[in-house]
Amino acid sequence: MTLIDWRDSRPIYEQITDRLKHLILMDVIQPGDQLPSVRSLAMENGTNPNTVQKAYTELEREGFTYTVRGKGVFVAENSVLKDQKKTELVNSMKTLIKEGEELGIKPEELFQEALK
Amino acid sequence: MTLIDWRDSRPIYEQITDRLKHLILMDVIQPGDQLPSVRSLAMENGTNPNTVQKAYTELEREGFTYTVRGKGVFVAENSVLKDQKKTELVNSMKTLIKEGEELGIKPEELFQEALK
DNA sequence: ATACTGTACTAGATGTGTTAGTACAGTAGA
DNA sequence: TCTACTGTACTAACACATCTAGTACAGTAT
Repeated sequence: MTLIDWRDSRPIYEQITDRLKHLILMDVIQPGDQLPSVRSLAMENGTNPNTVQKAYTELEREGFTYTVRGKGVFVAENSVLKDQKKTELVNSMKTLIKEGEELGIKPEELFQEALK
Repeated sequence: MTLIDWRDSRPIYEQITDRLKHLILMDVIQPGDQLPSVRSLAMENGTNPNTVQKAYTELEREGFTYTVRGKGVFVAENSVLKDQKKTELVNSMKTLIKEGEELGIKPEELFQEALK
């Protein structure tokens, strides 16, 4: 499971978090599935276990996963998460629309352009 | 001209750049207008001239301003910049739409939600 | 007992952002 | 010409976040 793009300037732990979130929201990794151990994922990606740990901690904090000590990290039920994600997308789009309007671009025009 | 929000975790030079870009694109500061000197703007915002300088350099690099040595920094013609900005907005929206589709949300649905 | 899991902590290297200080070149006005 | 502004170009130092490295401990499964 390759999760790091070394040309990407963002922090490694952030990249790992984002990629895993994405995989979870798209059901590539499903509820109940176990994530790779911090050590194996670190080894596989040529990084440090602590960095992976930081990503896992963040995932749990946001409700994407839950931990069972001594066993591993597992994917949580994610229907609620999908609603959260949808809300985020809507808010992002609201911001875009607002910025466009400030430049005199109609929302509908922006949307149609984006569909091309 | 207050340009810094100290509660914002982003770099100061980036905040200054963004705010000025915004003011220029919205014609609050118009083509030909002179920007405050790096020293006065730094003084006014309680930061260092070098930090303002970094912001100004970035603005010029992106075509928002031009410099006359010994006189100051001036706002460039910005019709082209507005087209650039529009393209950016469209691309951002394309990304949003794609993300939504991956979660099974139709573009039209996302757009309508954002208009509310 | 052994080999896995996660967790916690310290220490150090590195890069970015920022401040501070100094210096120089061009412009404008008294 | 003198003075006070402009931008520009450096260096040095500090704070902070990120990341690496190493060690240690607790729980689980075989």
